[in-house]
Formats: sequence, structure tokens, C-alpha cells
Amino acid sequence: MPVTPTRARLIDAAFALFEERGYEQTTVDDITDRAGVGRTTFFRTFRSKEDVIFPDHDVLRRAIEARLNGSTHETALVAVTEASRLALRHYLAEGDLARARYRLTRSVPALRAREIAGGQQYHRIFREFIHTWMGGGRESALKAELMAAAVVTAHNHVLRRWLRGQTDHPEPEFDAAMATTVDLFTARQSPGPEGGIVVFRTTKDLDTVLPGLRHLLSEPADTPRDD
Amino acid sequence: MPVTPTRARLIDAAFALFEERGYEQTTVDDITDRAGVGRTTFFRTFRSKEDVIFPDHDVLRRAIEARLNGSTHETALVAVTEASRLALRHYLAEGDLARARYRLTRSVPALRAREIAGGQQYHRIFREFIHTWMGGGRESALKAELMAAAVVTAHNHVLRRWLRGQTDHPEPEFDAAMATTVDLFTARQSPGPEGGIVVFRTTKDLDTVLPGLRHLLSEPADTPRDD
DNA sequence: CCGATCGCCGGTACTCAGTACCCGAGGGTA
DNA sequence: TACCCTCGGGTACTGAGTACCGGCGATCGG
Repeated sequence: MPVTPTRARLIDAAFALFEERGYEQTTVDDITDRAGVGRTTFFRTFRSKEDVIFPDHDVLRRAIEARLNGSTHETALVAVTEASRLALRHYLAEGDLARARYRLTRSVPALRAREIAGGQQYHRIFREFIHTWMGGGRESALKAELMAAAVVTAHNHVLRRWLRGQTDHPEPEFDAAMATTVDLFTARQSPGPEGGIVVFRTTKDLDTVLPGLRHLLSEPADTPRDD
Repeated sequence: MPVTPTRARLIDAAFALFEERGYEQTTVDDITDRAGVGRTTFFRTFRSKEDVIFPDHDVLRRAIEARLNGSTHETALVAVTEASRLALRHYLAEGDLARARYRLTRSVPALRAREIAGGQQYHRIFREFIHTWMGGGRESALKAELMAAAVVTAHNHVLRRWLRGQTDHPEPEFDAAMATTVDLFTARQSPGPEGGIVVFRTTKDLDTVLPGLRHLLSEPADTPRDD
């Protein structure tokens, strides 16, 4: 049993070299030379050169799925928020490693694509969970997908602010962002087939804005143009 | 000037071979052999083997940007919907080619990642446009990003249904999906200090829903619930 | 009509990621 | 001791992507 596991040595060597020379300028041989292991070992440990950047993806995904599956129908919305929080805290715990990964994904298109595709998995997990929660019907498929996209987007928004060093208190921002996001979907009734009442807010009273409303409604809405 | 341009021959050969043998089982040499051109020509025409699957990406992106930039502040929301419609119609016009691409992206992880990453560009374009439209302030950054994500998600939702053969009338579904999506954000738009006009759609005319509006406005609107 | 130039295409040779396969070292077991 | 099992290393190969060079035809100026 080695003092430092092979896997950790490879990750350290890879990130160090990527920072020094850049991703494309670093070969797998460079990494294995610095880590003091054979090339074969690298590809046995990671499926590809890209994978060394995203090591714990599967662990996080399973944790999120477990958190969602451990909820009841009544606590589903909370579970979604808390599962997202798991992801956020995962990256916060990584600290500088997450920041280094962010720098790499910003500068190397292939890594950016890989990261985005990985994030799509979370979208899918949340979409299926929310859709099931909504009953799984065809009419709720779009709303489930929109809600899943919103949750993932809100998470990414806060995470990215922290990764860029734009905030040192990401978790309060996360709470606020999630509240904003969930409100989008829970704050009003979904309209039935007979059309719906649209709830809106303004500082003026209804009669003041009514002429504006009538004007907007009097225009054809099928193929609106603005040029 | 060749009867069939080299570029088109390469695309045809590539898609045909990908369908016959699969993506990974087809080499670039196979493609160039069938197209009757040299290997060098392939990499001069497309940056990579993957690129031959996503040929007109730049064209569509520029069309969308042009549509957005051609709008005014008042017609921004319509522009977002119409720019998304450009994307939808682009894929509809491709017909079987878009379907073949969809089959490939479902079965080849690398292509799926590439497609998702490409879609992220639309998210970014819409996000920046909407954020600018909202004034560009820090407090509206999240809402702009959420709205952009929702628009892209709604578009993808309908497009995917068409790609999977689940609908033969995608454009009416697109209209409905976009109405649902835009309503999420406009129906309860947070008013500025001077308040604002809220755009909404309903199947009934204004006078029919007016009592409902008056009733809702008379209630506290901070934390409305529907369960 | 002729030579020069330019753009397009093909060929060659190279780097490097990723795969398949083989081999030896060590460690546990009968 | 003989056997096996696992793990790590080495070798050789395929194929994507790059760099570079040379040919061929078209156009243009003289």
C-alpha cells in the first residue's frame, strides 16, 4: 500500500502541469512521468485525459439521486433544493481544486463541453424526479423540464459567482436564488384549458394600467413582429 | 466548379457511413474515400470529425443574434420568442438530416456532449440579451439567466418531441410552450419603482378576466400558494 | 501566346490519445 | 513448492489531428 495513492498522485501531477504549461501542451506521458507511474496505469485509473479533471462526478451524482429518492411526495420541493445544495457544497469543499478546474474549463473548449455535458446529467435527474412528482403526465412534461432547468441554472449561477471569486458567501446567495426560482413555479395557478387568470404586480392600481392592457390585447398575437 | 460541392459530398458520405457502420467504426479515411477526395480536404473543410455532424451551427447562431439585435426595448420579449422560432425552423427545414443527427447524438456520448455544449451557446446569447434588456444590473442577473434557460429549454423540449417523432405539428406546440414559458416570468414581473405594464396571454378577452384580476389585486400578493 | 501568381487539392510524415495484449512482481493459499 | 490472482509496467497498434510540401488549373498582366 503506497503512502500516497496512485490516483491522487496522478491528479496532483495533472493539475500542476495543466497550470504550468496548459492542457493541450501537456501529454499523458508528462503526467505519468511526474507521478512516477506507467502510462498504462493512467488509462486504467481514468478513462481519458479529460477524466482526470472531473474525478468525483459519479459520487456526486449518486448522492444527489439518493437525496431525491429519500424524499416523500410532500417534501419533494425541499428535496430538490437540498439535493442542489449537496452539489454546491461538494464544489465548495473542493476549494482551490474546483477553482483550478473552472479556469481550465474556461480556456479549453473540449473541457468546457465536457463540463456542460456533465451538468446536463443533473438536469435529467431533476427533470425525471420532478416529472414523476407531478404525476408523469404528458401535459406536465414541459413544466417539469422548465423547473429542472431553472433549479440547475440557479445552482450554476451561484456556483459560478463563487468560482469567479465574486462572492465569499455562496450559500446565502444559494438560498435566495432557490427561493426566487421555486417561487416562479409555485406562486400562481397553472391555467386550465379555459384560459387562466394572470397574476401580476404593479405599484399602480388596475385602472391605471388598464388602457395599456387593452392596447396590448387589441393587437394580433399570432405572429407578432417588432421590425 | 464541381457539380456537387466537395463539402456536400463529404457530409453525405459521412452521414451514410455513420448510419451503416456507426460513428466510431467509421474513419475519416472511409469518409474521404467514399466522397472521392483527399484526407487533407476533409480537415480543411471541417475542423474535426465531429464537426461534419454540426455543419451550419455558425449560420444559425448569427441569424439568432441578428434577430435579437434587430429588436427594440419594447419588443424584446417577442424577439426572444421569434429568435427561438428561427432555431426551430432551421432544424425542421433540415428534415431527415436533423433526425439522423439526433440518432447519432443519442448513441455516441462524445457527440451528445458536443451538441449540448453547442446549445449552451444559445443560452449565453439569450442570457446576455435578456440581461441587457433588464438593465444589466447585478440583481437581475439571475432572473435573466433563468429566463434564458427557460426559453432554450422550451425550444429544446418541442424540438426533441419532433425529432423523436412524437409530434408532426411542432410549431403550434412551440407557440404553446413559449407562451407557458414567457408567462412564468412576465405574469409576476417585479415592478420597477414606477410600476410597469405586464404582457400576458389568455384565451378570453380582457373584460372576461377583469373581475378575476381585480379580485387578485385586492389580495396580498407576496406569498400566494396554490396547494 | 506565355510566364507568373494564386487558390485549391492531394500526399507524406509526424504527434499524441486511446486500446489490446503480454509480462513480471508480489502476496495469499493449499 | 506449486498455484493463482491482482496490480502495475512495457510494447505495439489504430486513428484523429497538424504541418508542410508539391502539383495542377485558372486567371491575369505583358
